[in-house]
Amino acid sequence: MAVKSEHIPKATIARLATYIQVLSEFKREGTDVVSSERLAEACSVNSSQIRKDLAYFGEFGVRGVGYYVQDLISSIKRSLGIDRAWNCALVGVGNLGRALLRHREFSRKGFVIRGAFDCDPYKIGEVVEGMEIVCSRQLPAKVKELGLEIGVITTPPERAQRAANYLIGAGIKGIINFAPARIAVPKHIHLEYVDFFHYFYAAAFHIRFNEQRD
Amino acid sequence: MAVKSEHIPKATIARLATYIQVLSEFKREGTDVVSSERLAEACSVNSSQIRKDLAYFGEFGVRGVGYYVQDLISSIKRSLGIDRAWNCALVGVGNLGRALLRHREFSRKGFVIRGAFDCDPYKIGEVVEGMEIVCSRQLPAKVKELGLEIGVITTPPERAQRAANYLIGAGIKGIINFAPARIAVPKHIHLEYVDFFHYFYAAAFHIRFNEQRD
DNA sequence: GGAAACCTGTTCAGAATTTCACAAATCACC
DNA sequence: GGTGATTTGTGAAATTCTGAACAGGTTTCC
Repeated sequence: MAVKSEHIPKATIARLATYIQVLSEFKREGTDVVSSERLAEACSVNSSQIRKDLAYFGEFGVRGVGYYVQDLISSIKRSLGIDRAWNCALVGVGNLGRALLRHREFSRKGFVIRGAFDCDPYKIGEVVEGMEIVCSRQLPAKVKELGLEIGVITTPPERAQRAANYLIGAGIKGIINFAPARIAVPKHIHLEYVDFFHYFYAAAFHIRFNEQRD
Repeated sequence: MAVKSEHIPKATIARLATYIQVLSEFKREGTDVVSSERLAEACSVNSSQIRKDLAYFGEFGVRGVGYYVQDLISSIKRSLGIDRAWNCALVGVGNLGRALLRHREFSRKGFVIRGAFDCDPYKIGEVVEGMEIVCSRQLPAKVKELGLEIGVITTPPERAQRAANYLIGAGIKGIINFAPARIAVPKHIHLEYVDFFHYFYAAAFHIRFNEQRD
Protein backbone atom coordinates (compact mmCIF):
# COMPACT_ATOMS: atom_id res chain seq x y z
CA MET A 1 0.00 0.00 0.00
CA ALA A 2 1.52 3.23 -1.14
CA VAL A 3 1.72 6.23 1.12
CA LYS A 4 0.98 9.34 -0.87
CA SER A 5 2.59 11.79 1.50
CA GLU A 6 6.06 11.99 3.01
CA HIS A 7 5.11 12.75 6.58
CA ILE A 8 1.94 11.59 8.34
CA PRO A 9 0.92 13.20 11.64
CA LYS A 10 0.98 11.00 14.70
CA ALA A 11 -2.55 12.17 15.47
CA THR A 12 -3.72 10.81 12.13
CA ILE A 13 -2.42 7.35 12.98
CA ALA A 14 -4.19 7.47 16.33
CA ARG A 15 -7.45 8.48 14.65
CA LEU A 16 -7.18 5.74 12.03
CA ALA A 17 -7.20 3.25 14.88
CA THR A 18 -10.40 4.83 16.16
CA TYR A 19 -11.97 4.74 12.73
CA ILE A 20 -11.34 1.00 12.52
CA GLN A 21 -13.02 0.50 15.88
CA VAL A 22 -16.10 2.48 14.93
CA LEU A 23 -16.29 1.01 11.45
CA SER A 24 -16.18 -2.47 12.93
CA GLU A 25 -19.14 -1.54 15.07
CA PHE A 26 -21.00 -0.28 12.00
CA LYS A 27 -20.19 -3.52 10.26
CA ARG A 28 -21.56 -5.60 13.15
CA GLU A 29 -24.74 -3.53 13.00
CA GLY A 30 -25.05 -4.39 9.33
CA THR A 31 -24.31 -0.95 7.88
CA ASP A 32 -22.74 -1.31 4.44
CA VAL A 33 -22.09 2.29 3.47
CA VAL A 34 -21.19 5.26 5.63
CA SER A 35 -20.54 8.94 4.93
CA SER A 36 -17.62 10.82 6.44
CA GLU A 37 -20.21 12.94 8.22
CA ARG A 38 -21.74 9.96 10.01
CA LEU A 39 -18.41 8.37 10.81
CA ALA A 40 -17.17 11.72 12.10
CA GLU A 41 -20.08 12.03 14.48
CA ALA A 42 -19.46 8.57 15.89
CA CYS A 43 -15.77 9.35 16.37
CA SER A 44 -16.34 12.88 17.70
CA VAL A 45 -14.16 14.50 15.05
CA ASN A 46 -14.69 16.79 12.09
CA SER A 47 -15.70 15.15 8.83
CA SER A 48 -13.01 16.98 6.83
CA GLN A 49 -10.55 15.58 9.28
CA ILE A 50 -11.57 12.08 8.33
CA ARG A 51 -11.39 12.75 4.62
CA LYS A 52 -7.99 14.37 5.00
CA ASP A 53 -6.66 11.55 7.18
CA LEU A 54 -7.70 9.02 4.55
CA ALA A 55 -6.30 11.16 1.74
CA TYR A 56 -2.78 10.60 3.08
CA PHE A 57 -3.11 7.01 1.95
CA GLY A 58 -5.34 7.06 -1.09
CA GLU A 59 -8.86 7.55 -2.35
CA PHE A 60 -11.12 5.07 -0.64
CA GLY A 61 -14.54 6.66 -1.02
CA VAL A 62 -17.06 7.16 -3.79
CA ARG A 63 -18.29 10.71 -4.37
CA GLY A 64 -22.00 11.10 -3.86
CA VAL A 65 -22.08 7.76 -2.04
CA GLY A 66 -19.66 7.55 0.86
CA TYR A 67 -17.41 4.71 1.98
CA TYR A 68 -18.13 1.01 1.80
CA VAL A 69 -17.62 -0.07 5.40
CA GLN A 70 -15.85 -3.38 4.79
CA ASP A 71 -13.66 -1.90 2.04
CA LEU A 72 -12.68 1.02 4.20
CA ILE A 73 -11.74 -1.23 7.11
CA SER A 74 -9.52 -3.25 4.78
CA SER A 75 -8.01 -0.13 3.26
CA ILE A 76 -7.16 1.40 6.62
CA LYS A 77 -5.71 -1.88 7.84
CA ARG A 78 -3.58 -2.12 4.73
CA SER A 79 -2.51 1.50 5.19
CA LEU A 80 -1.47 0.90 8.78
CA GLY A 81 0.32 -2.31 7.91
CA ILE A 82 -1.98 -4.51 9.96
CA ASP A 83 -3.25 -6.52 7.03
CA ARG A 84 -0.88 -9.26 8.18
CA ALA A 85 0.21 -10.79 11.49
CA TRP A 86 3.04 -9.35 13.59
CA ASN A 87 5.07 -11.65 15.80
CA CYS A 88 5.72 -10.20 19.24
CA ALA A 89 8.10 -10.98 22.09
CA LEU A 90 6.92 -10.24 25.62
CA VAL A 91 9.68 -9.49 28.11
CA GLY A 92 8.79 -9.53 31.80
CA VAL A 93 6.11 -11.96 32.95
CA GLY A 94 4.70 -10.18 36.00
CA ASN A 95 1.10 -9.25 36.66
CA LEU A 96 0.76 -7.09 33.58
CA GLY A 97 2.70 -9.47 31.35
CA ARG A 98 0.42 -12.34 32.34
CA ALA A 99 -2.67 -10.25 31.70
CA LEU A 100 -1.42 -9.47 28.19
CA LEU A 101 -0.55 -13.12 27.53
CA ARG A 102 -4.10 -14.07 28.50
CA HIS A 103 -5.69 -11.33 26.43
CA ARG A 104 -7.16 -13.15 23.44
CA GLU A 105 -7.71 -9.94 21.55
CA PHE A 106 -4.03 -9.61 20.69
CA SER A 107 -3.83 -12.48 18.26
CA ARG A 108 -7.31 -11.66 17.02
CA LYS A 109 -6.04 -8.22 16.04
CA GLY A 110 -2.95 -9.64 14.39
CA PHE A 111 -0.38 -9.19 17.14
CA VAL A 112 0.67 -12.68 18.09
CA ILE A 113 2.81 -13.08 21.17
CA ARG A 114 5.10 -15.94 20.20
CA GLY A 115 7.67 -15.72 22.96
CA ALA A 116 7.52 -14.90 26.71
CA PHE A 117 10.83 -13.99 28.35
CA ASP A 118 11.92 -13.33 31.91
CA CYS A 119 15.21 -13.39 33.77
CA ASP A 120 13.76 -14.74 37.04
CA PRO A 121 14.95 -18.37 37.38
CA TYR A 122 11.78 -19.20 39.36
CA LYS A 123 9.62 -18.21 36.43
CA ILE A 124 11.66 -19.79 33.65
CA GLY A 125 10.07 -23.03 32.52
CA GLU A 126 6.62 -22.08 33.82
CA VAL A 127 3.86 -22.31 31.24
CA VAL A 128 1.37 -19.42 30.91
CA GLU A 129 -1.50 -19.69 28.43
CA GLY A 130 0.29 -22.51 26.66
CA MET A 131 3.51 -20.54 26.38
CA GLU A 132 6.69 -21.55 28.15
CA ILE A 133 8.61 -18.72 29.81
CA VAL A 134 12.13 -18.61 28.46
CA CYS A 135 15.31 -16.98 29.77
CA SER A 136 15.87 -13.49 28.35
CA ARG A 137 19.33 -14.50 27.22
CA GLN A 138 17.73 -16.68 24.58
CA LEU A 139 16.17 -13.68 22.93
CA PRO A 140 18.63 -13.45 19.98
CA ALA A 141 18.10 -17.11 19.11
CA LYS A 142 14.33 -16.95 19.48
CA VAL A 143 13.92 -13.68 17.60
CA LYS A 144 15.59 -15.24 14.59
CA GLU A 145 13.94 -18.64 14.97
CA LEU A 146 10.40 -17.26 15.33
CA GLY A 147 10.74 -14.11 13.25
CA LEU A 148 9.81 -11.81 16.13
CA GLU A 149 9.46 -8.17 15.11
CA ILE A 150 7.90 -6.24 17.98
CA GLY A 151 9.14 -6.35 21.56
CA VAL A 152 6.72 -5.71 24.42
CA ILE A 153 8.38 -4.66 27.66
CA THR A 154 6.40 -5.40 30.83
CA THR A 155 9.26 -5.53 33.33
CA PRO A 156 9.59 -3.40 36.44
CA PRO A 157 10.95 0.04 35.53
CA GLU A 158 14.51 -0.62 36.68
CA ARG A 159 14.84 -3.54 34.28
CA ALA A 160 13.22 -1.89 31.26
CA GLN A 161 16.46 -0.61 29.74
CA ARG A 162 18.12 -4.01 30.00
CA ALA A 163 15.12 -5.66 28.39
CA ALA A 164 15.30 -3.09 25.60
CA ASN A 165 19.00 -3.79 25.10
CA TYR A 166 18.35 -7.51 24.79
CA LEU A 167 15.59 -6.87 22.27
CA ILE A 168 17.65 -4.46 20.20
CA GLY A 169 20.65 -6.76 20.24
CA ALA A 170 18.41 -9.56 19.08
CA GLY A 171 17.35 -7.53 16.04
CA ILE A 172 13.82 -6.53 16.93
CA LYS A 173 12.32 -3.70 14.85
CA GLY A 174 10.07 -1.90 17.31
CA ILE A 175 9.43 -1.73 21.04
CA ILE A 176 6.28 -1.07 23.04
CA ASN A 177 7.24 -0.15 26.56
CA PHE A 178 4.63 -0.67 29.30
CA ALA A 179 7.21 -0.12 32.06
CA PRO A 180 7.04 3.29 33.75
CA ALA A 181 10.56 4.26 32.71
CA ARG A 182 12.12 6.12 29.82
CA ILE A 183 14.50 4.02 27.74
CA ALA A 184 17.15 4.83 25.15
CA VAL A 185 17.06 3.11 21.77
CA PRO A 186 18.85 3.70 18.46
CA LYS A 187 17.01 5.86 15.97
CA HIS A 188 16.03 3.04 13.62
CA ILE A 189 14.05 1.27 16.38
CA HIS A 190 10.49 2.50 16.74
CA LEU A 191 9.53 3.08 20.36
CA GLU A 192 6.09 3.57 21.90
CA TYR A 193 5.45 4.32 25.56
CA VAL A 194 2.25 3.01 27.11
CA ASP A 195 1.17 4.48 30.42
CA PHE A 196 -2.38 4.07 31.73
CA PHE A 197 -1.79 6.71 34.30
CA HIS A 198 -1.60 9.38 31.65
CA TYR A 199 -5.33 8.85 31.18
CA PHE A 200 -6.07 8.97 34.87
CA TYR A 201 -4.02 12.14 35.26
CA ALA A 202 -5.86 13.74 32.36
CA ALA A 203 -9.21 12.76 33.85
CA ALA A 204 -8.28 14.13 37.27
CA PHE A 205 -7.08 17.36 35.73
CA HIS A 206 -10.17 17.95 33.66
CA ILE A 207 -12.58 17.06 36.43
CA ARG A 208 -10.92 19.49 38.79
CA PHE A 209 -10.66 22.10 36.07
CA ASN A 210 -14.39 21.83 35.36
CA GLU A 211 -15.22 22.12 39.04
CA GLN A 212 -13.12 25.25 39.34
CA ARG A 213 -15.14 27.02 36.70
CA ASP A 214 -18.47 26.53 38.44
CA MET B 1 -3.58 25.85 42.47
CA ALA B 2 -4.48 28.52 39.96
CA VAL B 3 -4.36 27.90 36.26
CA LYS B 4 -2.97 30.96 34.54
CA SER B 5 -4.35 30.25 31.12
CA GLU B 6 -7.85 29.58 29.88
CA HIS B 7 -7.12 26.66 27.59
CA ILE B 8 -4.37 24.09 28.08
CA PRO B 9 -3.39 21.81 25.19
CA LYS B 10 -4.08 18.13 25.61
CA ALA B 11 -0.49 17.48 24.58
CA THR B 12 0.72 19.55 27.50
CA ILE B 13 -1.20 17.40 29.97
CA ALA B 14 0.29 14.28 28.42
CA ARG B 15 3.80 15.71 28.68
CA LEU B 16 3.33 16.75 32.30
CA ALA B 17 2.68 13.11 33.11
CA THR B 18 5.98 12.24 31.44
CA TYR B 19 7.80 14.95 33.35
CA ILE B 20 6.59 13.49 36.63
CA GLN B 21 7.87 10.08 35.62
CA VAL B 22 11.31 11.35 34.67
CA LEU B 23 11.56 13.69 37.64
CA SER B 24 10.75 10.79 39.96
CA GLU B 25 13.64 8.90 38.40
CA PHE B 26 15.92 11.88 38.98
CA LYS B 27 14.75 12.01 42.58
CA ARG B 28 15.50 8.33 43.11
CA GLU B 29 18.99 8.94 41.72
CA GLY B 30 19.48 11.70 44.27
CA THR B 31 19.41 14.67 41.90
CA ASP B 32 18.09 17.76 43.70
CA VAL B 33 18.12 20.37 40.97
CA VAL B 34 17.55 19.99 37.26
CA SER B 35 17.56 22.41 34.32
CA SER B 36 14.89 22.42 31.67
CA GLU B 37 17.64 21.44 29.23
CA ARG B 38 18.50 18.27 31.09
CA LEU B 39 14.89 17.35 31.76
CA ALA B 40 14.12 17.97 28.12
CA GLU B 41 16.82 15.58 26.99
CA ALA B 42 15.53 12.84 29.27
CA CYS B 43 11.99 13.34 27.99
CA SER B 44 12.98 13.74 24.33
CA VAL B 45 11.35 17.12 23.97
CA ASN B 46 12.51 20.68 23.48
CA SER B 47 13.50 22.66 26.56
CA SER B 48 11.34 25.65 25.59
CA GLN B 49 8.48 23.22 25.41
CA ILE B 50 8.97 22.27 29.02
CA ARG B 51 9.24 25.85 30.22
CA LYS B 52 6.14 26.72 28.24
CA ASP B 53 4.17 23.75 29.53
CA LEU B 54 5.00 24.73 33.10
CA ALA B 55 4.22 28.39 32.43
CA TYR B 56 0.57 27.48 31.92
CA PHE B 57 0.38 26.77 35.63
CA GLY B 58 2.83 29.12 37.29
CA GLU B 59 6.49 29.92 37.83
CA PHE B 60 8.14 26.91 39.39
CA GLY B 61 11.79 27.47 38.55
CA VAL B 62 14.59 29.76 39.68
CA ARG B 63 16.43 31.73 37.03
CA GLY B 64 20.09 30.94 36.88
CA VAL B 65 19.47 27.75 38.86
CA GLY B 66 16.83 25.48 37.42
CA TYR B 67 14.04 23.51 39.09
CA TYR B 68 14.16 21.84 42.47
CA VAL B 69 13.19 18.27 41.63
CA GLN B 70 10.96 17.54 44.62
CA ASP B 71 9.30 20.95 44.43
CA LEU B 72 8.63 20.56 40.74
CA ILE B 73 7.09 17.13 41.21
CA SER B 74 4.79 18.57 43.86
CA SER B 75 3.93 21.58 41.73
CA ILE B 76 3.07 19.49 38.70
CA LYS B 77 1.00 17.12 40.82
CA ARG B 78 -0.86 20.06 42.29
CA SER B 79 -1.36 21.49 38.80
CA LEU B 80 -2.79 18.23 37.52
CA GLY B 81 -4.98 17.78 40.57
CA ILE B 82 -3.25 14.61 41.73
CA ASP B 83 -2.05 16.05 45.00
CA ARG B 84 -4.91 14.14 46.62
CA ALA B 85 -6.51 10.72 46.27
CA TRP B 86 -9.26 9.99 43.76
CA ASN B 87 -11.82 7.30 44.51
CA CYS B 88 -12.55 5.06 41.55
CA ALA B 89 -15.26 2.57 40.65
CA LEU B 90 -14.32 -0.35 38.43
CA VAL B 91 -17.14 -1.75 36.32
CA GLY B 92 -16.59 -5.13 34.67
CA VAL B 93 -14.44 -7.67 36.49
CA GLY B 94 -13.06 -9.72 33.61
CA ASN B 95 -9.43 -10.43 32.79
CA LEU B 96 -8.47 -6.80 32.43
CA GLY B 97 -10.54 -5.65 35.39
CA ARG B 98 -8.84 -8.19 37.64
CA ALA B 99 -5.41 -7.12 36.42
CA LEU B 100 -6.20 -3.52 37.29
CA LEU B 101 -7.56 -4.49 40.71
CA ARG B 102 -4.30 -6.33 41.41
CA HIS B 103 -2.13 -3.49 40.16
CA ARG B 104 -0.70 -1.93 43.31
CA GLU B 105 0.53 1.12 41.46
CA PHE B 106 -2.97 2.57 41.24
CA SER B 107 -3.40 3.40 44.89
CA ARG B 108 0.27 4.37 45.10
CA LYS B 109 -0.36 6.99 42.43
CA GLY B 110 -3.48 8.24 44.18
CA PHE B 111 -6.19 6.44 42.22
CA VAL B 112 -7.85 4.17 44.71
CA ILE B 113 -10.30 1.60 43.41
CA ARG B 114 -12.91 1.48 46.16
CA GLY B 115 -15.64 -0.44 44.39
CA ALA B 116 -15.71 -3.35 41.91
CA PHE B 117 -18.96 -3.88 40.03
CA ASP B 118 -20.27 -6.51 37.65
CA CYS B 119 -23.68 -7.67 36.51
CA ASP B 120 -22.77 -11.37 36.25
CA PRO B 121 -24.52 -13.17 39.14
CA TYR B 122 -21.72 -15.76 39.21
CA LYS B 123 -19.16 -13.08 39.97
CA ILE B 124 -21.18 -11.06 42.48
CA GLY B 125 -19.99 -11.83 45.98
CA GLU B 126 -16.59 -13.05 44.85
CA VAL B 127 -13.66 -11.30 46.53
CA VAL B 128 -10.74 -10.06 44.40
CA GLU B 129 -7.74 -8.46 46.10
CA GLY B 130 -9.76 -7.94 49.24
CA MET B 131 -12.60 -6.30 47.37
CA GLU B 132 -16.06 -7.82 47.08
CA ILE B 133 -17.65 -7.69 43.68
CA VAL B 134 -20.98 -5.90 43.89
CA CYS B 135 -23.96 -5.82 41.55
CA SER B 136 -23.86 -2.88 39.14
CA ARG B 137 -27.33 -1.85 40.24
CA GLN B 138 -25.84 -0.79 43.55
CA LEU B 139 -23.70 1.83 41.86
CA PRO B 140 -25.82 4.85 42.85
CA ALA B 141 -25.77 3.85 46.51
CA LYS B 142 -22.07 3.03 46.52
CA VAL B 143 -21.00 6.13 44.61
CA LYS B 144 -22.61 8.29 47.27
CA GLU B 145 -21.54 6.15 50.20
CA LEU B 146 -17.89 5.93 49.17
CA GLY B 147 -17.53 9.26 47.37
CA LEU B 148 -16.54 7.67 44.07
CA GLU B 149 -15.55 10.19 41.40
CA ILE B 150 -13.95 8.32 38.50
CA GLY B 151 -15.52 5.33 36.77
CA VAL B 152 -13.31 2.76 35.07
CA ILE B 153 -15.07 0.67 32.45
CA THR B 154 -13.53 -2.74 31.75
CA THR B 155 -16.58 -4.54 30.42
CA PRO B 156 -16.88 -6.22 27.03
CA PRO B 157 -17.59 -3.61 24.35
CA GLU B 158 -21.29 -4.38 24.04
CA ARG B 159 -21.84 -3.59 27.70
CA ALA B 160 -19.73 -0.43 27.86
CA GLN B 161 -22.59 1.98 27.19
CA ARG B 162 -24.76 0.43 29.87
CA ALA B 163 -21.90 0.62 32.36
CA ALA B 164 -21.45 4.26 31.43
CA ASN B 165 -25.15 4.95 31.93
CA TYR B 166 -25.06 3.39 35.39
CA LEU B 167 -22.01 5.47 36.30
CA ILE B 168 -23.46 8.70 34.98
CA GLY B 169 -26.78 8.07 36.69
CA ALA B 170 -24.90 7.44 39.90
CA GLY B 171 -23.28 10.87 39.67
CA ILE B 172 -19.73 10.01 38.69
CA LYS B 173 -17.61 12.92 37.35
CA GLY B 174 -15.34 11.24 34.84
CA ILE B 175 -15.03 7.97 32.96
CA ILE B 176 -12.03 6.05 31.72
CA ASN B 177 -13.15 3.53 29.15
CA PHE B 178 -10.91 0.51 28.53
CA ALA B 179 -13.61 -1.25 26.51
CA PRO B 180 -13.07 -1.18 22.74
CA ALA B 181 -16.29 0.73 22.06
CA ARG B 182 -17.28 4.36 21.70
CA ILE B 183 -19.75 5.56 24.27
CA ALA B 184 -22.00 8.62 24.57
CA VAL B 185 -21.87 10.76 27.70
CA PRO B 186 -23.25 14.20 28.59
CA LYS B 187 -20.88 17.12 28.09
CA HIS B 188 -20.13 17.67 31.76
CA ILE B 189 -18.70 14.15 32.16
CA HIS B 190 -15.05 13.85 31.22
CA LEU B 191 -14.33 10.81 29.09
CA GLU B 192 -11.00 9.17 28.24
CA TYR B 193 -10.59 6.23 25.90
CA VAL B 194 -7.79 3.76 26.59
CA ASP B 195 -6.80 1.36 23.85
CA PHE B 196 -3.48 -0.51 23.89
CA PHE B 197 -3.90 -1.46 20.30
CA HIS B 198 -3.43 2.12 19.21
CA TYR B 199 0.20 1.72 20.23
CA PHE B 200 0.58 -1.58 18.43
CA TYR B 201 -0.97 -0.14 15.29
CA ALA B 202 1.36 2.86 15.45
CA ALA B 203 4.36 0.58 15.90
CA ALA B 204 3.34 -1.63 12.99
CA PHE B 205 2.80 1.37 10.78
CA HIS B 206 6.12 2.99 11.56
CA ILE B 207 8.09 -0.21 11.22
CA ARG B 208 6.61 -0.89 7.81
CA PHE B 209 7.01 2.73 6.80
CA ASN B 210 10.70 2.65 7.70
CA GLU B 211 11.22 -0.56 5.77
CA GLN B 212 9.59 0.95 2.72
CA ARG B 213 12.11 3.78 2.60
CA ASP B 214 15.13 1.48 2.48
C1' DG C 1 31.19 44.60 44.51
C1' DG C 2 31.49 43.39 39.64
C1' DA C 3 31.96 40.24 35.79
C1' DA C 4 31.01 35.91 33.77
C1' DA C 5 28.33 31.91 33.39
C1' DC C 6 23.78 30.06 33.89
C1' DC C 7 19.00 29.34 33.36
C1' DT C 8 14.04 30.67 33.54
C1' DG C 9 9.88 32.95 31.65
C1' DT C 10 8.04 35.00 27.62
C1' DT C 11 7.66 36.91 23.06
C1' DC C 12 7.35 36.18 18.37
C1' DA C 13 7.89 33.84 13.98
C1' DG C 14 6.93 29.94 11.45
C1' DA C 15 5.52 24.98 11.32
C1' DA C 16 2.05 21.93 11.62
C1' DT C 17 -2.65 20.76 12.00
C1' DT C 18 -7.47 21.47 11.63
C1' DT C 19 -11.45 23.44 9.52
C1' DC C 20 -13.83 25.63 5.73
C1' DA C 21 -15.50 25.85 1.27
C1' DC C 22 -16.13 24.27 -3.16
C1' DA C 23 -15.14 21.73 -7.65
C1' DA C 24 -15.74 17.10 -9.25
C1' DA C 25 -18.15 12.88 -9.25
C1' DT C 26 -22.14 9.79 -8.39
C1' DC C 27 -26.85 8.47 -7.86
C1' DA C 28 -32.05 8.77 -7.91
C1' DC C 29 -35.82 10.18 -10.17
C1' DC C 30 -38.41 12.21 -13.59
C1' DG D 1 -30.78 11.99 -20.83
C1' DG D 2 -31.10 15.85 -17.63
C1' DT D 3 -31.74 17.86 -12.99
C1' DG D 4 -31.24 17.99 -8.14
C1' DA D 5 -29.52 15.97 -4.04
C1' DT D 6 -25.38 13.89 -2.13
C1' DT D 7 -20.77 13.31 -0.81
C1' DT D 8 -15.84 12.93 -1.69
C1' DG D 9 -11.13 14.96 -2.32
C1' DT D 10 -8.51 19.03 -1.91
C1' DG D 11 -6.68 23.81 -2.08
C1' DA D 12 -6.80 27.87 0.97
C1' DA D 13 -7.76 30.02 5.39
C1' DA D 14 -7.82 29.78 10.28
C1' DT D 15 -6.11 27.96 14.26
C1' DT D 16 -3.01 25.73 17.27
C1' DC D 17 1.43 24.28 18.65
C1' DT D 18 6.40 24.44 18.66
C1' DG D 19 11.07 26.27 18.78
C1' DA D 20 14.47 30.08 18.61
C1' DA D 21 15.82 34.06 20.74
C1' DC D 22 16.39 37.07 24.36
C1' DA D 23 15.35 40.06 28.55
C1' DG D 24 15.49 39.40 33.37
C1' DG D 25 17.09 37.06 37.46
C1' DT D 26 20.67 34.08 40.19
C1' DT D 27 24.96 32.22 41.45
C1' DT D 28 29.97 31.81 41.44
C1' DC D 29 34.31 33.42 41.64
C1' DC D 30 37.68 36.72 41.78
